[in-house]
Amino acid sequence: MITIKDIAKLAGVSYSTVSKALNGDPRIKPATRQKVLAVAEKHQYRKNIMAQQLSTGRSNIIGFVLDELSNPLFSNISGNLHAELKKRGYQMILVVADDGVDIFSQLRVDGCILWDYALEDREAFWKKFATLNMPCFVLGTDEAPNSPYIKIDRKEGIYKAVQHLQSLGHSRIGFIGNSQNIKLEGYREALQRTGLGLEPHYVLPAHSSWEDGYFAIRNYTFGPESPTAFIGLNNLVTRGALRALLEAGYNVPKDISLIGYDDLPDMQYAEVALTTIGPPLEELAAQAAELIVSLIRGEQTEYPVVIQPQLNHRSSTAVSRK
Amino acid sequence: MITIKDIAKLAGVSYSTVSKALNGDPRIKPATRQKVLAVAEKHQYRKNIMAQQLSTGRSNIIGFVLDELSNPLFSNISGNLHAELKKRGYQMILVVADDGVDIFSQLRVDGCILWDYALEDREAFWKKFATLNMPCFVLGTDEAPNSPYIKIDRKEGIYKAVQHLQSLGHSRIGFIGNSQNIKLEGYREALQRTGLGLEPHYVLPAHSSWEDGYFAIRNYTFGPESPTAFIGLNNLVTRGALRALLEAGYNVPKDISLIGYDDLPDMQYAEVALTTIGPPLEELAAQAAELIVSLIRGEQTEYPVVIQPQLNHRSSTAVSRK
DNA sequence: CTGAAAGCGCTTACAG
DNA sequence: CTGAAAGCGCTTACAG
Repeated sequence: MITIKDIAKLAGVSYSTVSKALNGDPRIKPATRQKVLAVAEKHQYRKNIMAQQLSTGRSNIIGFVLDELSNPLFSNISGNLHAELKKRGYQMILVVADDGVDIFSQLRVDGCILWDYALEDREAFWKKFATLNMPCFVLGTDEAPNSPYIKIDRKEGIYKAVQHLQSLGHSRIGFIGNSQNIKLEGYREALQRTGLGLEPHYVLPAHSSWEDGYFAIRNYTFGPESPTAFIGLNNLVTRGALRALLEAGYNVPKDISLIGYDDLPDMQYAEVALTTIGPPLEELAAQAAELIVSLIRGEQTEYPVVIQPQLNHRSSTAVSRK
Repeated sequence: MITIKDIAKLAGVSYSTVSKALNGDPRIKPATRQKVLAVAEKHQYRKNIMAQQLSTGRSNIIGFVLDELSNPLFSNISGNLHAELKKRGYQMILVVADDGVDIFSQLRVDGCILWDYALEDREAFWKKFATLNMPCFVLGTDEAPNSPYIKIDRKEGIYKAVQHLQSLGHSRIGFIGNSQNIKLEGYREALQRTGLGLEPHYVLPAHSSWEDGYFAIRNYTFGPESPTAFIGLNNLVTRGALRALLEAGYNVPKDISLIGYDDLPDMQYAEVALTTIGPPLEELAAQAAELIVSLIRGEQTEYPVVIQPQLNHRSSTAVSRK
């Protein structure tokens, strides 16, 4: 690999001059800089970021950590975040899963953003997180022990969904998915706030995948007291549930209304374009980029930053039959 | 951040001893090592990989570059690759898009794998690639100028798909998607090899997204001479096409058979479980991990490594009506 | 306007 | 068995 010293020799200057020229130090005479730049260009010199970061502590790289890529939500957020960071002069590298905290405690990037992934052991996570001696925050968590974070107000989101269904005349509203406590709590609170009743069988068990949603409906026994509308835990669960409903012969939305959580492009391409509730994803990414950059700059930041989910009305919700 | 020197001071030894102890150098007395390890553990010492790589040239990190995350194919490959690399003692970091070559010419990871993404300018890519002074290769390309690569034999894959359809009695076989020359060529060659006819209108234009596939069918005028079977360019295009076919009132596979390219989990959850052709994704990842590790070790490697796509028979293909 | 020198946090021959 | 020293490729006060 060609280094700054090679360039120095070739350009006939000292290597500290090369460094300055390369970094646009105004003290270097334009002619000298031109020469250095020309030589560097000609030999395809590339700065060694590792060395730069060792020397200055800056790499202009931000790490993003998530636990899985299989949900389109994450690809979407990654893509948006990447674009937003680029605008601000940073490159983004992505790391999957629990390595995340580990790798970035060793690979000293300028800052890192962690998606609030499902954890068996939150305690352990926050402990590790605390040792991450760099600007960082958790994206999408509901709270964080004395550190900045971005909160998605999922409860309020679910409430909006319930409200929407109520306004359409639904009084028996079910929820598909029991793997995220916050959403479940949001659902329960929303029913209370709207004065709607909650029966135990309104909550169908489902974890997070398409199949989970599909089988949640398949395994559910419909009766006269069953919900006339459902809210799905996430995009995948919702689409699985939709498929099962259609296969069972229900018309969505005439027989049953359905709202999905997280507004991803594929929600509108479902068999029935899905009404969704979810955080505006571009805004989420922009806020995340903004926050991490502020933290890196050492600016005072107010936290949590709260993102409000929005209702996107499409074709899977309609006036209740009865 | 706590460094090796801090540990040295706390443990009462020199910092070179700390380094050796941490790296399991057998020359260090067990008692000394224990002490050092204990202090390091207590203070949550984390090695600075940047410094290590500068000194030794090794980071145990491998970069993976792709151009988009929006196709589930890439999440799948990333996930598998991550797992395979982990088995071999490496961490993986992911980078999106054209930055890829750039970032890794500056961030000196031990090696990098580049997905063969769609490029306007292949020339420029290979030129940049050549300056990437580290073990690296392109995954899924059809050829590479004097460098190792992994080829997916897409033409042979398409041939298998055509053969399968022919064996079901289809003689008019269409192709949805015109954005990947190799697949299109594979399609044409397959029709020749099987002695089937090709009409210009058998190829429906579509780029790569769900919508592309959907509108390809929507905009197509069916007639008595239309194909009785289609092969879709990729998973998204195929699913979009399937939706459009169903909406148009066709029964898949009774009226029209459909084969999709790339065997991803969601293909079987389509409205009709899709017969697919595609590379075995776990094998692909395993081979990729194996190759990059060999290259890093400087072992002699045979290339290209060729992956053969496989046909996965499900419910979207059936005997032709006529 | 340019250069010599110290330093970032490690590793590793080389002495002892 | 341990330590002092040089070096990896940069940057940056400090001299000149």
